[in-house]
Amino acid sequence: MSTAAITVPVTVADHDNCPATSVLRRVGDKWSVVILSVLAHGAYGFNELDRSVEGLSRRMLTRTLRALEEDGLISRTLHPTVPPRVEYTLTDLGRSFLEPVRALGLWALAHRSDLEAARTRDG
Amino acid sequence: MSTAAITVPVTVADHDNCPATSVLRRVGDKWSVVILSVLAHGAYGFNELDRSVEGLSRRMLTRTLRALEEDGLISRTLHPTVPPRVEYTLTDLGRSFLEPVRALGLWALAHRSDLEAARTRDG
DNA sequence: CCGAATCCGAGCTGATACTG
DNA sequence: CAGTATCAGCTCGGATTCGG
Repeated sequence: MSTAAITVPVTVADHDNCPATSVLRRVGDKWSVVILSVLAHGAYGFNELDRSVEGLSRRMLTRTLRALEEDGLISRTLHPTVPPRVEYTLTDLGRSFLEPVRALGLWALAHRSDLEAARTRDG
Repeated sequence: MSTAAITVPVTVADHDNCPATSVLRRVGDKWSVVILSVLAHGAYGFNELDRSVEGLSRRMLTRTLRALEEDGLISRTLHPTVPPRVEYTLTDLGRSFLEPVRALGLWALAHRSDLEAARTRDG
């Protein structure tokens, strides 16, 4: 294997079934990371979340909360009071998920000028 | 302010202009991470990349390569030979970008069973 | 207060065919 | 070999309206 490095075949197959793919797509989701970041501060109700994130519609809030719940990243607790109160909180899985996500955010901040420079070079 | 923790306002504004948002969306992009991962092995030509990733169309390959180039994550080199040869390689920025991305992939692998369990609980 | 249901435009995505 | 052009399906995301 002297110079194998120049002809590595690296065929990427089964992209959709890769366990990492669904995680990556959740990260790229427009509101998931924002909502998770807000919930990192504590429990929130539905409208509380709605008001906390500028530009977030109730529809997308509902959808995103459902998706995050199905992934086990947040938990939903219904308090049968009047009026009803629903609390969303991070699960342990959700908290641990925020760690690599923050690493990505820190990278973005650290290389912010590089990214802007690249965007400026060509439009 | 005795129990301020339960009413943290945490208003998230200006979501679209956050420097981290564009990075997160690139991560969530369907093919970006796959292509970057392939290029981590060395330089690739256009059709070489096309064949290396199952299910990737030429159209989306072109689009993704342009986007990655505009972000400064890869570089495109045209060799004016016959037939023409174009080489795509990672930039230093692209290589450093792969580090936090890999952290996310490792998280996905580490918590794979947790994620599957959550998906199984409710469909 | 906490959603669900519906409608609709915009953009992503792929198949196919064509160019230099 | 390395793309571009065009068309069609689908999903995303928002506005609005309705229900528990």
